[in-house]
Amino acid sequence: MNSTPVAASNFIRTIIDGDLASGKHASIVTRFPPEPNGYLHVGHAKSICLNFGLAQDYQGKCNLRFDDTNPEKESEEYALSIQEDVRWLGFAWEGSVHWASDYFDDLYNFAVELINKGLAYVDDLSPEQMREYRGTLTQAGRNSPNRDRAPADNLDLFARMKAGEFADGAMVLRARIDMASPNMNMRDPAIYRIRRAHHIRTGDQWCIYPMYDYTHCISDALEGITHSICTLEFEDHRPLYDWVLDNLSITCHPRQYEFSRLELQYTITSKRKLLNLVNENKVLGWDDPRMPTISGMRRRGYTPEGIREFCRRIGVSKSTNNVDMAIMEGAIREDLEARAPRVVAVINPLKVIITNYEGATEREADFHPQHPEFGKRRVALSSTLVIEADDFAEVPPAGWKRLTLGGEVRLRHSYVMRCDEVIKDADGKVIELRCSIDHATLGKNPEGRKVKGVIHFLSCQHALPAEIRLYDRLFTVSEPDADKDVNFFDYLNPESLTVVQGFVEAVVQDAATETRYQFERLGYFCTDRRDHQPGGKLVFNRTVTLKDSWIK
RNA sequence: UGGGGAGUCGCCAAGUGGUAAGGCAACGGGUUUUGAUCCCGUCAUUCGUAGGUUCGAUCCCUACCUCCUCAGCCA
Repeated sequence: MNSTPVAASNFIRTIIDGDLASGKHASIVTRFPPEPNGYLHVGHAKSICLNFGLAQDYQGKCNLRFDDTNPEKESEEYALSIQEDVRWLGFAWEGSVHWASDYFDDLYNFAVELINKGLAYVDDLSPEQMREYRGTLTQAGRNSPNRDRAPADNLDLFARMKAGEFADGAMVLRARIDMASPNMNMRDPAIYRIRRAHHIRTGDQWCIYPMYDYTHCISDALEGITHSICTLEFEDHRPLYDWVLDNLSITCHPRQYEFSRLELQYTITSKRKLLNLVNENKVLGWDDPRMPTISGMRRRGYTPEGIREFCRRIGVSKSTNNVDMAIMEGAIREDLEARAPRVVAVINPLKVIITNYEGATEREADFHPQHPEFGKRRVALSSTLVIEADDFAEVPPAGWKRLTLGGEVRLRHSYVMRCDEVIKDADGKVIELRCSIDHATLGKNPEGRKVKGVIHFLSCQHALPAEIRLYDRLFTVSEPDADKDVNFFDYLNPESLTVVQGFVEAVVQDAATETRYQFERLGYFCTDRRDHQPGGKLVFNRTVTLKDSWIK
């Protein structure tokens, strides 16, 4: 994007402006804190653009920190994919990657500090009992019988938890806050549990793992984060975030701010549900081009610039938002429009014989109408062509500008052509057209008449076969997971993928993987990262169609 | 019916006491050998509702309505 639009004002920037102006902070430090338990999706892209974008705009820093406190769900594969996605999106984190597990020792020591202060205790209530003791939304909870255990005893028990003396789930360490708090998160939340699971970083070194609420704030503080930005569902965790830091000997106390998470129409942005789609083989993997994952969007042909522009356009606020897919498509098109070379492909071929081909000549055509520097190529022509079947109609609807029997049309970058005869098979299906060209129309308009339609074509003997994958929305309804009583699988769009064997211009033969083109009049396409073979099997993914003001 | 949030154009989203930015979409018109792009124009007397304060309110006050969110030893 050549225009560098000023970042839109939002409440977080307003807060930062204030903090900088008042001298509360000399510069800012943010962080992007994913759990390596799945692939990143478009919602994470929003968070990434926000956190890294803020650091960039304010000349601050942004850390990448993995929240790896639940070894049962985390894997190296996820951690690797997340780093790749962040980099691909165009961001660089400050220094090396951080991991919450880097702080396991500190976290343990801080827990000891809490115990010594009488602010944490070991509890062996069963999960069921704990739930009972917790009370309900309208009813205060009750104190656990273990709540007043002496610090010395808690210390001993906690050390033995760490030493592996107790079974998984036998007991937890709890923060001692207030069982009657109207905020459920403050009713003595568990901050450590016993879980013998192999951790991707610390292996089998630990059998106790700290919980998110306890870990996150301390990790932020240890990294000197100034603005800890997360989504709205953590709003009522903020008192706990502050409670932990207020009661520990840490001088740094980052402030947490929450923004509303992104909802994109006709798709889902829940890691768990995306995992379901993958596990149940509803899609071909995390990077299936229909997935709203960063790797899926990448494979489909979305560009980092386009996704970033999308994030800029949707803004950041606290109100619930359900973003129209058109905003994403608009941002992607804008980027691709400027940078994708034009080429011709035919996805639904109809044979055309030019009966008066004798003497016809070829022309060259620019790869981009606004960018002559993209170069040009020869447009192959011969007496046997394929055009898009959709560009011919025996009985044209009102307003039709394309080919019809007896009508004329401009062959893109070539002659004006008239259809003289329609050939059909036994079923009455049009299988071939006999046409003639006006030899006086190469590079100029015909005299005495206007030809309004332009269609694309390929010369049969020059075109290359290609597999073209046409993608449509993954779901049939705009909010597939809105109804809790209906499985979102029920709304899967059976036509979300259509694979077609079509033809492309020969110039595209050696295109590398992830090469983007505009197939004129059809849309933007990208060679598939996995299956496309330069010089061999050509595989294109349709990224997005062109805007189409022709109402069918 | 407890706590915490949110309600400004079809979708996002600024503005927060001085008389409603912008983007996307849509709709007109122009250019065009892509029904694309590009260009020009139109698109909230109104800011969830009802009262109140004020010379003046989307912005302050009161009440109400609607939606989201919290009872994992997940994050």
